Formats: sequence, structure tokens, C-alpha cells
Amino acid sequence: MINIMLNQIHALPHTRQVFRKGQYLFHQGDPVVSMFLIEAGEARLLRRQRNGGAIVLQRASPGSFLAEASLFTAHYHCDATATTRVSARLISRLAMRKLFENDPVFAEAWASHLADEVRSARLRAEILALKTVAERLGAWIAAKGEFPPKGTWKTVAQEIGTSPESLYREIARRRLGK
Amino acid sequence: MINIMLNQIHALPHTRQVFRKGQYLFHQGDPVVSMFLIEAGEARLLRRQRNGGAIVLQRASPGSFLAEASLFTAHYHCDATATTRVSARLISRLAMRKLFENDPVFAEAWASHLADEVRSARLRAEILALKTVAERLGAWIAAKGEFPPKGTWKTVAQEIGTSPESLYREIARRRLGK
DNA sequence: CGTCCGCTTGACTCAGATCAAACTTGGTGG
DNA sequence: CCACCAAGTTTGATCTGAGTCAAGCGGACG
Repeated sequence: MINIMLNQIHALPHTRQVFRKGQYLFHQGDPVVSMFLIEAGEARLLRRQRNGGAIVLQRASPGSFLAEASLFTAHYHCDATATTRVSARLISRLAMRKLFENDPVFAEAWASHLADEVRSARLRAEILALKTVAERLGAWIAAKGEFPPKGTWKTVAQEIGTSPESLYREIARRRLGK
Repeated sequence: MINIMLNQIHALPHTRQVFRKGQYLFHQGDPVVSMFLIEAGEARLLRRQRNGGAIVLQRASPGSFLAEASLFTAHYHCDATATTRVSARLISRLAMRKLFENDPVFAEAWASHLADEVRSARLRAEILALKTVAERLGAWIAAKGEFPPKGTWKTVAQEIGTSPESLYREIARRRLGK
């Protein structure tokens, strides 16, 4: 289902573009002409505040779209920057909209994709709302269905919003039968 | 736009149903026959684990849909329970799908609604990933554009994943010019 | 063989959770 | 009008989970 969607999208007119680390993919206020499908690296969607700080709204890694909401808005509401060197596929927004309007199968696949994103973002939020590392790891395992394989621990620590050291300790604790 | 969608949805065949606190709205595995629009109270979507614990996947408050993803799946993947007394509007899933398939305007509105949900869920996750209460409150204010009005503080504390006391202290700290 | 990176463990420190106790406020009913 | 109750707010005291800094270990890879 999701693959059908990706196939259809890949068939659309597009270009590839590479961004240097720190470079902007687009700015708030820019007209939306393309959808960004990240192929390598990491890009962030963020809103700058007057005090200089910035809130991150999305972290897009390879395989994910950068600002899904931009399909239906004329201008961007946020900035997007590359946190690493990024390679992205730029797909014509107009072509994607036409596809959405004329092909109910694609429309359903897209809505379904969005619903999945909602689910996973909410799950992440609920996990992060837990107070202890033990609970967060427990929830992560319950959600994924498996114990995180060695080699991914550092990444998992980031996902559940804790320091690598704390996660290592929690894992060690579990090994000792709690 | 969102209002158009709600109007269209309200015009669909539906029934209203009240659930007692603790009652299940549906169980994992049940066939999806209706979409739930919460009108009063709070309902949670959750996945139970073998060890007895449960992970919350969504917290639906008045005005929001309970399991958006269920529009496109035949069976529920989770349980839903009422955390308070809940009044919900049950909308025929079939009717909503037909509307989605035949009315491009509705389809767009629905996808747009989902994109918004994605945005806000991701924002919540990013806020919860911040380490200090000061940063979380700062991000919350930046996102909402206003200081939380008195009377809502306890709720805000919950939203940003902290205890009411800690939030009160942080607010007091801000009053003293940082 | 050296270097990098992920992992491991120890020691220290501190933000914030928790418990507890007052005090404000609004609403309710007598 | 007042007694009274419930909720939200304040503030204090205490305790603990986990972030941080630091030092050491082991495997992968050029």
C-alpha cells in the first residue's frame, strides 16, 4: 500500500538536490513548489523565536517527507535546515496534488500514510511523557515488539529522550533480573 | 476549511453514545464500523502489554477524533477506554469513506486535518524531549504565541510533562525577571 | 598497530518529583 | 450573607533519578 504510493510518487516529475550541512532547504514564507523526500542525511523543520531560540517541529530522516502539511498550503510556515549533508528528492507539488485529486487510490494511500505518522508521533510523545528511563524503555520495547539490538542503543537513547549512559545502566539493570 | 469538513461529517449518518468511566469504546480486533468523534470527556487509545502495563497511543479530548487511522483499516489495532464519562458521536465509517472517495474537497480537508495532527503531535514530542521545565515552558509559549492563562496551568503542566508544582515554580521564577 | 566509536562503569551534582501544609477563589446551599 | 467545600495555586523540605564528566574497555577497520 505504502509502496504503491511511493511508486506513484517516484514516477512524478522531480529533481534531486544536495544541501550542505547548515544550509536551508526553504524559508518561512517561501511559496511551496516542491515536496521534499529525504534520501540521505537529516533535515529539521523549525520555527524561530524572537529571543533567538528555535523549536524543532520535525526531524526528517532518510525515507521520510519533510513537511507533509505543505502539500495543501501555498506558503511554508516554518524554516527547514540540513543538520547534516542532505540529499533530497524534490517532487512537484502541483503534480502531487493532481495525483491526489484524480486518483482515489493514491489519495487513500496518502491519508493512510499521514494517519500512520500521527500514530507514531503520538506514540513518541507518550513515551517521552513517561518519567523514568525504565518506563520509557519498557514502552519502547512494547511498541516495537523487540529488545533494541546492540549497536542501536545510542540511537534508541536519543529516541526515548535520555542520555546513552542512563540507557546503558537501565539495560544492565534488566540483565540482572531487574 | 476544517469547518467545511466538520459540517460534511456532521451531515453523515451517525448516533450518539455515552460511555461510563472505565468503559471500553472498542477492543483490539473489533471490526471498524464507526468513527468516534469525542464530544465530552476524555478517551484513550492504548495497547496492552503482556506484563500488565499499557502504553497510551492517543488522548482524545472533546472535538477530536479517536482513531483517525481506523478510517482505512478493517479492524482496530488497539483498545480504547473512557478515562472519564464520555459522550461520543459515532459516524458510519462506510459513509465517511464514500465521502472521501467521491468528494475531492472532503478528501483534501481530511488529509489537511491529518497533516495538522502530525504537526501538533511532533511538536508535543519535541517539547517533551527538552530537558528542563524552563525550556519546555519556553517552547510551549513560543508555539502557542501566548503565556498560559491562569486557570489552565495545571493542564499545561500535564501537556509539557511536568508536575504542577514545578510549573508554578518556573512561572514564579519568570515573574521575578528570570 | 593505531584510531575511532560504541559500550561500560564510577563519582558527583542537581533539577524536579513528591509529600505536606497553607492560602486564595469560586461556587453551593442553607 | 455566611459557612463550607473543592480546585487550583503557593511555598517549604526532602529525596532520588538521571545528566554530566571522566576514565577505561573492546571490536572494526584502514
